[in-house]
Amino acid sequence: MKIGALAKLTGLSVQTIRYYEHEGLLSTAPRTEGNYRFYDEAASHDLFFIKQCRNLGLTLEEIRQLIGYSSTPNETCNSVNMIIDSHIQQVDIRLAELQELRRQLGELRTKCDAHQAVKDCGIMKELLEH
Amino acid sequence: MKIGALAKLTGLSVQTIRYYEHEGLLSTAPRTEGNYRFYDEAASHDLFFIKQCRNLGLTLEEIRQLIGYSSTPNETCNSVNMIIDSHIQQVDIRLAELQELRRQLGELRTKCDAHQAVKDCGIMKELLEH
DNA sequence: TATAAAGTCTACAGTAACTATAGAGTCAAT
DNA sequence: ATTGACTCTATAGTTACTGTAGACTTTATA
Repeated sequence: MKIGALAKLTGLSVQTIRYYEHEGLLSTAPRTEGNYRFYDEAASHDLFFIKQCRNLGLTLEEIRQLIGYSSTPNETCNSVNMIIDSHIQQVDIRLAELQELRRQLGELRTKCDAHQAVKDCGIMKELLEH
Repeated sequence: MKIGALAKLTGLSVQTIRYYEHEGLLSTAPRTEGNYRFYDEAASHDLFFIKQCRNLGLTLEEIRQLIGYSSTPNETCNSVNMIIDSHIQQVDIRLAELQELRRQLGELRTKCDAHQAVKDCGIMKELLEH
């Protein structure tokens, strides 16, 4: 199939597929006479894998590594587990940051009810302090 | 004071201060004979305001708007409140996304204990499915 | 068969908010 | 006079794409 069909099949955009090839996540597709990329089913499996990983928030670099490991199927999967563990850690850190942020924003929000002049706005006053 | 001193005072980097000026968040500083930017205390207040907002996760565009409102101190502060409200909404959305992500990652993590070969790794298997 | 429309190609610019670098100029101290 | 620290501008790089321009190929229609 051509790139447009593959895009429709996987739910990715044509540009994104080309981008993944350019970044080495997807192996370079063979070309037709007219220089169009031509794909088989394996390509769609690869793309679904990448998409799955992206949905979990993995970076392209982490995905590149996972793909690397999958090419040595008899090695131990320690590295795979480590990637997931460190990714979970990052998510936890980000979650904690966001929760603290949310708390501060909620507190800030109580400082004004939007019926003031800007110069009397409790939110602006709070932001101008330090 | 010169830009290095201002940087130390505010805890921002020299480049960041120049960047904020370039982006119109900080008014253009007067220059010395030798073409060095020269700042007074007001500049540091402005930077602390920006820093405070950045710490709350506001974008530079949102901060630009807040600065705009502060120049019309007698208008109502509705817009200020709206910026904060919509920012809070975005944070809540992101939080929900991250929590769902965390749940999925936790579940994925249970599929392997890192003592397998890559080809038997429950995590890899899970990622390869769709 | 001619032409129009749709699909594809490469290469490059833009996004957010900086950070890093190169190469040149300024200033203070030795 | 020279060293070192500081500053200047301009430009590239970061992440993971998205959008665009201009040219080429293929498919569908008249």
